[in-house]
Amino acid sequence: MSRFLSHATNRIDSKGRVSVPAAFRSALAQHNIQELYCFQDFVFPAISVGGVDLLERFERQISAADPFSPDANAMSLLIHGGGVFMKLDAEGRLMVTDFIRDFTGISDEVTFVGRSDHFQLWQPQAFQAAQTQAREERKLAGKRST
Amino acid sequence: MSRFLSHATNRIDSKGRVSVPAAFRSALAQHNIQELYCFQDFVFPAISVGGVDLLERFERQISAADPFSPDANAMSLLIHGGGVFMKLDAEGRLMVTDFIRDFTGISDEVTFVGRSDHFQLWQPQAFQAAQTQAREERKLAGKRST
DNA sequence: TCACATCCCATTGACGCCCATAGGGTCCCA
DNA sequence: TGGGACCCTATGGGCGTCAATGGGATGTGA
Repeated sequence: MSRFLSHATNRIDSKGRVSVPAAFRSALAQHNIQELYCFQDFVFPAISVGGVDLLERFERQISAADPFSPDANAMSLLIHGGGVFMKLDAEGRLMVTDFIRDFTGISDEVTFVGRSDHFQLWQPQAFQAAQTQAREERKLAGKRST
Repeated sequence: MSRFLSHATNRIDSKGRVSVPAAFRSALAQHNIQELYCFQDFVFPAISVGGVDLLERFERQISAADPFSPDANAMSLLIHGGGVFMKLDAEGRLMVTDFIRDFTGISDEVTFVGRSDHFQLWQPQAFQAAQTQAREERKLAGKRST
């Protein structure tokens, strides 16, 4: 198994660090992920975190198209310009940089959200709101299809 | 590894210098890049910076096309006529010349943006805007295809 | 000779590496 | 089955190093 599942909220300490939940850390270890590729999600105000393979998947997508096209240029702007490598400290914490704060609105608490093959960093209220909205939309979709 | 990744904004000092982020400097070192080749991006109001191999790649691209075509001609005009060589000082800073300022609109701060095999210099707000727009376009494209 | 670029050195604030502690849960054994 | 030892997670903080920045001094070309 070892998917990224469920969510948890941890607080940021005075130095701007936050502990990654143990469950996520062990999932990272099982996937042999040492260096974290983090990028600004395309849809939500959240940072997605995964291994280098995540980045490589995007890069394949780019090189499949014409690498000199404006489209590829824009895509690279997002995944390269909007992405960082990070690594955890010895205690399994990561620095919440301005790169993360500015994009997510995170200030003193982080909600970690499992997304199967990666996980995300959310501002707690933003996650609640997005989840509620997703539930509503599914309800509507259910009514339509059933 | 050792790609140019992420973005960071640094201040230009009174002498017109700006520090290249340490991550980018170490990437340059790993690629054995001493002399920086800089040219104006084809799509965005940004200066692209890389090694000579970057220039050579464009030259291959040109010679792959018909060398006498308008396209190859225009491309040569940009990469040869619009390119300069620069080098960093001992502290890893570069001079922000008028060549850079005029094309990007940079005045007192520079946003460095990683683009995998090279990086770019942006005026901070222009980068924010371009990234936001690229994300919007991706969102729309996603909705269409799903 | 003056403007500007380059070389060198100083400062400070941020970040990485290390160790410490509390609280909660678990396991073991009497 | 209750108590206690133990472990592990989350969190706090000290300290050294290095990056980012500022500025003086020296070199060089117009």
